[in-house]
Amino acid sequence: MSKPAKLPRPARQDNRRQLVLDAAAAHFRARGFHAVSMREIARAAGMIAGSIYYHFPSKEDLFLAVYEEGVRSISARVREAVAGTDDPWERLSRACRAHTGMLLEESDYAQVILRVFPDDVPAARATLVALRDDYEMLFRELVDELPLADGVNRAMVRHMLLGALNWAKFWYRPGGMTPGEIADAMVAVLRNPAQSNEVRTDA
Amino acid sequence: MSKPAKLPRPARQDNRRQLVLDAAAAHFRARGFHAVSMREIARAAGMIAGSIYYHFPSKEDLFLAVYEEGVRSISARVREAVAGTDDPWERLSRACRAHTGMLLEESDYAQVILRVFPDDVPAARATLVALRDDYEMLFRELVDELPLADGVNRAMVRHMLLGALNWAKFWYRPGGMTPGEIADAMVAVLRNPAQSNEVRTDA
DNA sequence: TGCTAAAACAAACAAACGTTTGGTTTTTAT
DNA sequence: ATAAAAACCAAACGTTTGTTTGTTTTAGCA
Repeated sequence: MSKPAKLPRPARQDNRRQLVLDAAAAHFRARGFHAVSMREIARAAGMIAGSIYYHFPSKEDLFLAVYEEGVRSISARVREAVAGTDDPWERLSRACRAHTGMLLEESDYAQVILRVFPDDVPAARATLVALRDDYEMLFRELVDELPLADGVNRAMVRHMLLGALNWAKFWYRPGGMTPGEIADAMVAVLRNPAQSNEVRTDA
Repeated sequence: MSKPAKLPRPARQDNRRQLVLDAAAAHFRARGFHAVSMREIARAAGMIAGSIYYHFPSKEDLFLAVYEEGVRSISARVREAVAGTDDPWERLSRACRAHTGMLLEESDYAQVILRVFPDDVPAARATLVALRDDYEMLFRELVDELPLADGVNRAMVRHMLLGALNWAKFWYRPGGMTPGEIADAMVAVLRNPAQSNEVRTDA
């Protein structure tokens, strides 16, 4: 008989892994990957730089963990938002509101996705791109469900919508339009003609 | 009488300031501000790191010079593009094609604007934001000229358009749609209704 | 209570960073 | 031809970087 395999002792309850992750998310979101040092993250978590390496093997791995949580959380939030209805436009609107809310206000983790480019983290590049692509697939499905005019390029509609929403981080200011209002406005422009000579008021 | 002010001797003709600037633009565009070192830029220009400081007092100043040239060049290109016509939609279309072409293909300098955030360069932050705002003012005027339906939020239209175009850098691939086609497609979505039940074929 | 592994600290590492200093070459105006 | 300034090189500066190593503290189970 082989010896009974030793079960690894469970993690302590006072361990600060989550604290490190939160601090990393906050810093990466605010200043990007390269501008943030391990020492800054450690200090924000009340630790010393070397201690982080007990939980994460490298700075890039730490970042990857943050990014993964970012995608996971925004993905979950959007799925939950669209669950309530079957109307295609309403589902898209809800998804956009959730998406924009997370990216502009609610989550440091999600905002990291907009702040850091995959090329900033060479070792994790492919993984980051794959994660983001996975998330965008959600919107691909939502746009595919829409009743659009024949010949409308749905990929283009998706790219336009996500681009417009993501870019809002550059002009969004707290106190002005809320993320939800911004999302609604963008969807409305997509849905309705903007050109005056094509506008018709139902008579 | 004061002595006649000495005229500063003009710059030599073989000086490599422009070479440094080009190398810096190429590197900053590809990898951002913090990931690029002065030594890399110098090597690409066939020099040594310290030599750059003869032409630029600091890394941030070098970057600022690149960014300024980026804004200047894309601004000039767009102005030249719209000069040929008075039709508001045509002017916007031409501006968008020029804008997108510069940002996706033509100019390393212009692409730096999309790659580096003002916060990455603290000492130049305010200047960078001002430069970008100045450039966007061009599009503000173009959108203001459009014959849009009453109640359409023109700032939102502008933000949506620029966001959609700028974001294209994340999915644009050479060999697919050209920058010009992308710009046309985005303007078309703005101009025409996407929703099927509002589409009318003239009978 | 005492043992063990988890989780942290303290300190150092080599490498890379932006920048400075001082000297050398090269062009240009006189 | 000469002097002066422009343009660069060579080498080092002090600091910061991500990471490693060895040691200490501490929580949880027997």
